[in-house]
Amino acid sequence: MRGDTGIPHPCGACAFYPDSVWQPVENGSISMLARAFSRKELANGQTLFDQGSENRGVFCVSRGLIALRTHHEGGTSTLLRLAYPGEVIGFRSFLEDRLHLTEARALLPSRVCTVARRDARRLVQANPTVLARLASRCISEIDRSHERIIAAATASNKQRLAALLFDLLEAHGEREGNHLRMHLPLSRKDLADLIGVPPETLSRLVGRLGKEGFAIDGRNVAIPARTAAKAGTEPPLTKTCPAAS
Amino acid sequence: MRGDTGIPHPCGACAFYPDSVWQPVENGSISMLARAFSRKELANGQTLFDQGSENRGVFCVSRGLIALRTHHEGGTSTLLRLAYPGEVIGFRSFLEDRLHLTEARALLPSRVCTVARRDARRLVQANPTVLARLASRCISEIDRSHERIIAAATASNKQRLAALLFDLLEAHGEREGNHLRMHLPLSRKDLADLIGVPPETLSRLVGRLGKEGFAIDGRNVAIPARTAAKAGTEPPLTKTCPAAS
DNA sequence: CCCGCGGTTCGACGATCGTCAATAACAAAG
DNA sequence: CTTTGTTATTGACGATCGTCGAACCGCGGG
Repeated sequence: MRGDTGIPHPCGACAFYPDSVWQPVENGSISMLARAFSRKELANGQTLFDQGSENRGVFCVSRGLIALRTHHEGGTSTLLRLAYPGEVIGFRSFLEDRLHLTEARALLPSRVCTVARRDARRLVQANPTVLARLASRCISEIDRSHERIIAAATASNKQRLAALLFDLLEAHGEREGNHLRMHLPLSRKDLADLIGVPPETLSRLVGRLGKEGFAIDGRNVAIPARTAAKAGTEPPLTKTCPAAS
Repeated sequence: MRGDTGIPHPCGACAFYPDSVWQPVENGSISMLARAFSRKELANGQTLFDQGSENRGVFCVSRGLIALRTHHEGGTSTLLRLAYPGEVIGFRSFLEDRLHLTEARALLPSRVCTVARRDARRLVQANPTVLARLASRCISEIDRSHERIIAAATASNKQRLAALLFDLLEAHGEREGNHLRMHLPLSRKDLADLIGVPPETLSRLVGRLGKEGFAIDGRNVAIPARTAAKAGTEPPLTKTCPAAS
C-alpha cells in the first residue's frame, strides 16, 4: 500500500482496496492519484451528480447506497441501478467524455471517493491496467442489465418484486429468530421504478405478497427464513387454486 | 492502411475501418493482427458461437445480421441484441476470459471477421488504444441495454413493437412510392422475444397495429411514410374512443 | 396426392395491469 | 395540537396479458 515515494495509496485503508480500479498503479502515479483523490460525505437524499451535468471524475462508493436514476420527459423516472460500497459509478460519462445520462442520489448516508477527471484521465493513460479494470466494471454493468432485461421478459411483476426483496434482504437484512428482517432503503416509488410499474400496481403487488409469507409494513420487511428459498417461484396455478396465487 | 512493414491492415478494405477497434495499431502489431485475422461466411441460421462455449476471439460483423440470444431452462429464450455490420460481438467473454453467456446466430447470410483470442489478447496488451475502443463498445452496449430497460418500464407492448418495427425499417426498409417497405429478417418468435411477450400476444399486437397504418403480411411490412413520425405515440384513449385503440 | 410437422394464428377465459379519482397515513412545519 | 403537503393505499373500470386448446398455414418427404 506504499510506493517507493512513501506516499500511501489513497484507497489503501479501504475494505475494497484489492478490487480497486486504481490498484495496481505504478509508483510514480500514486502521488498524482493522492492529489486527485477526495472523499465526500452524502446525506440521505443528497445528489452526487445530476442527469445532464458534466462529468467531474470517477466515483467509487465507499459506504451507504447510491441510486442511479434517469428522468424522462413527463416527470416519470426509472431507477436503473443501485450502487453498493465497492462499486464504481460515473465511468460512462468519464470514459466517453460526455454528460451524465443518469442522476446519482444517496439513498442512505453515504461516503463516495472521487478521482478528479483531469488526473483520472492521465492515470488511465499511464496505467493500462486501470483501463482494463474499468472495462471489467463496464462488463459487470452489461451483465446486470442483461439479467434485468431477461427478468422483465420472462418473470411476472410479482416474481420480480419478490426477487428484488430477496436481493435487498441479502444486502440489508439481518437474521432475527427464524425471520429475516430489514429496513427498506427504498420508497414505494423507488421500488415501483425498479420493477417498472406505477406505484398503485406496486401497492397491489405488496398486498398480494403479504398473503405469501412476506410481512411488509411500511419500510419494514420480514419473511420466515424458510420462505427465502422458494417464494416467488411457484407456478401461477391459474385455475386449480385461485386463492393461493 | 499500410504499415512500414508493407503488410496491409486486414480491416483496411472494410467500410468500417475508421471505427475498427483494431485501428490504430502500432506498426509492429499489424503482422500479428494479419496472422490472427480470418473471415467467415455464415449461412442463414448458422451459429457463430454457442451459449456456454469457450471464447475463440473477438468478432466483428462485416455483412448481414447476427442475433445474440440467451436460452433459459425451459426452452424459452430472449433475443438480447441484433448486431449489424460494424458492430463487435463476443467481447465480454474475451475480456473476462469466460464462457459465452449468449448464442450468436446469423439471421441473414453474413460475413464475420475474427481475431483469434490468443493474439487478440497480445494485441490488446501491446496497444492500449485497442482496449479503449473495446471499452467504448462496452459502453454502447450499456447504453443500448439501458434504453431497453427504460422502454420496458415505460412503454406498452404495442408501443415497443411499433418502435421496433421503425428501427428495423430504418435498417432494412426501402422507399417505394409513398410507402416504406421491408422484408423482416426476424421470425414472429424472434419479434416476440425482442419485446418480451409470448408469440400469441405478438400476433394480437400485430393485428392491432394492422388497424393503425401498418400493413404486415407474413414477413413483409409496409407503412405509409407519413405514419412513421407519429405512430405508436398516441395516447391509449381509454374511454373516449375504444375503437381507435 | 396425402401425411406430418413446425410455425403461426385465433378464440375464450381468468388474471393482471394502467388509469383516474378519492381516501388514508404520515411527517414536517406552524 | 393543528395545518399542510407529500407519500401511500384503495376502489372501480376497461384494456391488456398469459395460457390453453384448437385450427390454420406452408412445405417437404413419402
